[in-house]
Amino acid sequence: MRARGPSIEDVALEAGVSVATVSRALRGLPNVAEATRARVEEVAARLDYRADPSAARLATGRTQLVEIATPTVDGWYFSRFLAGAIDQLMSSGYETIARPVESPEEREEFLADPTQLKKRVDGVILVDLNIPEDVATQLHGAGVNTVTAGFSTQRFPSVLIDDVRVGHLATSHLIELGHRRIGLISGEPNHPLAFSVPGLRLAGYSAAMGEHGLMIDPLLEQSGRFTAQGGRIAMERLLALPDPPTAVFAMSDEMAFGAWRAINDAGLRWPDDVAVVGVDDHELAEMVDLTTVRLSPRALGAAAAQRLLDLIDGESVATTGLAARLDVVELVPRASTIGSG
Amino acid sequence: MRARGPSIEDVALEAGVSVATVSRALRGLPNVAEATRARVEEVAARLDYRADPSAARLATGRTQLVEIATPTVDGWYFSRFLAGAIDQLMSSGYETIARPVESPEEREEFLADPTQLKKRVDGVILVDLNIPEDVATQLHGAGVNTVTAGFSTQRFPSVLIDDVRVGHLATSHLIELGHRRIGLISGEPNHPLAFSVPGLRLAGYSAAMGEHGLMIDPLLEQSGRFTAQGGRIAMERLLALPDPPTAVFAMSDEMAFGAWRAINDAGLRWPDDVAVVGVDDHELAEMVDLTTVRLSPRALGAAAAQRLLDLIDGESVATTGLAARLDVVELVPRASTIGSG
DNA sequence: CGGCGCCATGTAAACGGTTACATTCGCGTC
DNA sequence: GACGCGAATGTAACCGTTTACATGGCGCCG
Repeated sequence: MRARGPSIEDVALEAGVSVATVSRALRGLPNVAEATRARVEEVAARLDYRADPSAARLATGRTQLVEIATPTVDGWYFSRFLAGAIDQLMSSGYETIARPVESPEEREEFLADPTQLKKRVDGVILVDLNIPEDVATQLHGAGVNTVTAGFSTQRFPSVLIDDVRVGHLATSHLIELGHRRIGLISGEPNHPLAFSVPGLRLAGYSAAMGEHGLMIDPLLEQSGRFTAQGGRIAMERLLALPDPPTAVFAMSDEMAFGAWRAINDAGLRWPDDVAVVGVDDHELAEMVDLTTVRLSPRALGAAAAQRLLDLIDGESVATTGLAARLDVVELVPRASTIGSG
Repeated sequence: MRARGPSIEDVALEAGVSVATVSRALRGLPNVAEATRARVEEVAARLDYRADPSAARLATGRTQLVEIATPTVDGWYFSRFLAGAIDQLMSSGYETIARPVESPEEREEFLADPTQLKKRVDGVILVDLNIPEDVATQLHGAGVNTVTAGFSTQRFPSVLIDDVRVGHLATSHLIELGHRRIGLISGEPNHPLAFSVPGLRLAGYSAAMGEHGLMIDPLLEQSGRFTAQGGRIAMERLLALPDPPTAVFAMSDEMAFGAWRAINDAGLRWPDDVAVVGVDDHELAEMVDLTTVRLSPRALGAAAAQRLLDLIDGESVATTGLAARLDVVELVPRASTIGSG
């Protein structure tokens, strides 16, 4: 291997001061004469000196590292959440460790050791992991700075999308257009990670239906597993019903794409034969003129990151409030429901 | 804050041995009596002791951290690359820092300080960043373990998709179907990061055309900026040509979706009016029956990670070879070129 | 039976910073 | 002119590991 770079001592020697002064000067601490600071900075620059982060970490106990755990790293939603969070964290000088947690086992493994976690990173963002309250208590007890996204606990700040509103928005849009028999393409009913999104959107759907005195036919709910292929199959089932729906609320755009395909295969067209509304505002939604409820996972990620930064800076939860419900959902009407006219 | 956890000294005291023995026992080093090891492990478990990674890093100079720099973190391709790489790295006990590098400025900033980089992480994977050779030399000089993906340098191992073959595969497929006038929806001609993918795929296209004695009409190349919207506009332009192509090679599926939209808007259909082949095998390609050249960014990411691990373990580049061209590209014929029969 | 070597363990010096506390110096005040 | 105080700097302990080197004990070989 190669020789290590210059140490703080080299700088101190060269600048004719003590290491303490170098440390103070370079970090912008007060009580350093301007002349001294300038000289130290000059020397540091000349020697191309940088503080070794590992040493700084050991001394201060802060890592400048944050870990973000998401069910996957390459999903449409999660990758955008990550992007937003990383942006925010980087601008505050933190690096981000991406940590996929795909199964309950991985989740246990990840959370099994809060003490270690606390030593590894300055904070953690848990996205759609729905941890039980007692695990949250453990984390809290170990002093791990934590923010949750997509679900909430009683101990940590959280950022949430108002998923009930998502369901309500989509459904009442369809109702207002005159639809009475509205199908539902939902998520895995018993997903291993049991994330709460499907349930909440379903609640919004039910509420909207109830408000208009419409009955909910359990036959009209089909799981699409949040994939295009799943959405396609779900739609095929709905269309095969003796009394098929005239409109469908798909809980994600990807599933709505599958629905689109099934509708086409059946020789039908939207919105006339079946109207469809999705969720996300996927880049490709516009290509098929899919009405959708736009989410902003990037904004959510950025908000989660900001709350974590506040937490790390010692902002008490009391001042920031526990759960922040972001008002970023918005209906984007397109031809899949309102026709092209 | 809370009290720190137990230190190695606490364990040593409790187990009645020295810290050195504890360290050796817990890390599975040789020359520790089995009885001693067992006792130390028991005590460590009882006290819930874990070595502080920061301290270990300082002492060993290894961080168990890898950084992956990609143009974005939420693109279809890059997020999957990341997922594959993270998987691989995790199974070897490394954590992964995700680092978006969206502009040349950010690239400079990221690479400006190889010394610091070397201290921060054990290795780096650069994806589609096309760094100049002299920067590579600097990195190499600083001793930063580096693997490049999607481009190559003279100093570091790289993993590559055979993008010439991608272009060739797509184009000759179209030629074999009888097409003679083949359009091209390519990437940004002068992308700020100047990544090499478009050029290589273009080369494959040109080669295939040449092999069959077909002329290349520069009017038939339009940039689609690798977005659906861009692909749509590009296709509109192609269709507006006095002598429009009978087939189009789009360099990504997302652009092909846009092309699909433009074709529909023009009242045409694929494959009869215009055949289209894309690249990626996006999840949604199947939904529109898009013929495509399947890539496996996950596999590429995993391969890159493995090469980096080899590098970190001191495997010499000589034994592994410099550039690995992964043979993962594969034509997936669907109805957008071959009809439904 | 003495010496040699090897195995298990201990001692203590790194690793490269941060920071509590001590020290020095200059200056204004009474 | 002595005193006190604050600003600038230095000294050295500390953060929690790893690891080179020293030590001691025991078995084996000649």
